[in-house]
Amino acid sequence: MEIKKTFKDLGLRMSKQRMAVLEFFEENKEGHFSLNEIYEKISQKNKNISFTSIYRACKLLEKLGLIRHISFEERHIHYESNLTPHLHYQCLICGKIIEESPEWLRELKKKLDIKDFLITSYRIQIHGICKECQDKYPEDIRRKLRT
Amino acid sequence: MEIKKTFKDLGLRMSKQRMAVLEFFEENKEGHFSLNEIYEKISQKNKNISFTSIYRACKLLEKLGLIRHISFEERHIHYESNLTPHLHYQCLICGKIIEESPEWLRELKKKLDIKDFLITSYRIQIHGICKECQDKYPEDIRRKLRT
DNA sequence: ATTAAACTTGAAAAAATTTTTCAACAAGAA
DNA sequence: TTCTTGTTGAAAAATTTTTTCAAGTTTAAT
Repeated sequence: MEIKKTFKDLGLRMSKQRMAVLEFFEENKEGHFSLNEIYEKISQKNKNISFTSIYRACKLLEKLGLIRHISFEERHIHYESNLTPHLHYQCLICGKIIEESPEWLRELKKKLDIKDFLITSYRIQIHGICKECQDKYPEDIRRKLRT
Repeated sequence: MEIKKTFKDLGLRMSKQRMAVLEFFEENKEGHFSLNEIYEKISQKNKNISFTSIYRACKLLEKLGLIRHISFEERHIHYESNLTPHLHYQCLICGKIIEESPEWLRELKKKLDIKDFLITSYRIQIHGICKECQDKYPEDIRRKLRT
């Protein structure tokens, strides 16, 4: 298992708390979760893990390039697995998120390469207005804008 | 001025506070700023504007597609002007940000288009490890990882 | 299996950031 | 100018993020 070697090389220890967070992202490759959501979901299975440990494990796993964080309209951080690059389209009005994984995304990584930088993850977020919100009457949009 | 028409159509008013924030981003097309930074910089010029107004103006301008928010290693939100698409490379270890604007970025927008979604902005963030941090001894990296 | 050294955890407090409230004010239309 | 309605500011509230430090674990060596 490659992760264990990385931990060892860096003098880090594989505690059961970190393991739980790693497993969580292995089981949840698709979604993106706030720290609280991760905490709650892990707590349902394994009671012996604190919010603080989740917080720290996520920060660590991000630095190791295993997960990445992302921020949507709600201002708190979400984390997601770093395995499947995809696009996030988010509507600025209603907040809805549409995910896409087009073919050309695979070629993009080569283009992103620059000298002297070791890429561990990348993400593309697109903002705009979804069909439903485009169709809304100005009054509805106006109300949303003020919130 | 097109923005004024948008405001009018939506029943929004062009207050001097909103104007100040708009001007701020016109004068600062390049950087990305936390709400506090925006507040402090605007306050230096124009004393009659509260943090709350900056907060609300930024949320509004983002929904109108004029600015966009972005979150780096520090977890609070930064805003940046929506005029010049560019890439952000951030080192996961030291936090340093490298910005690039390669030629091919212009063609990307067409590829991003999907049905029924009106794009107002997009951004690409790349994470990894910079040259300097790659060269560091494990001890230094280890220390950073624990922070 | 023990032990020592170093790393990690958990609970709580602290810090920082974001959001709401509501009375007073201001912009824009008539 | 006046009226209607949108906006502001200050403070409080809510939420989220981060630190602290004593106690507990992990790992490697004995």
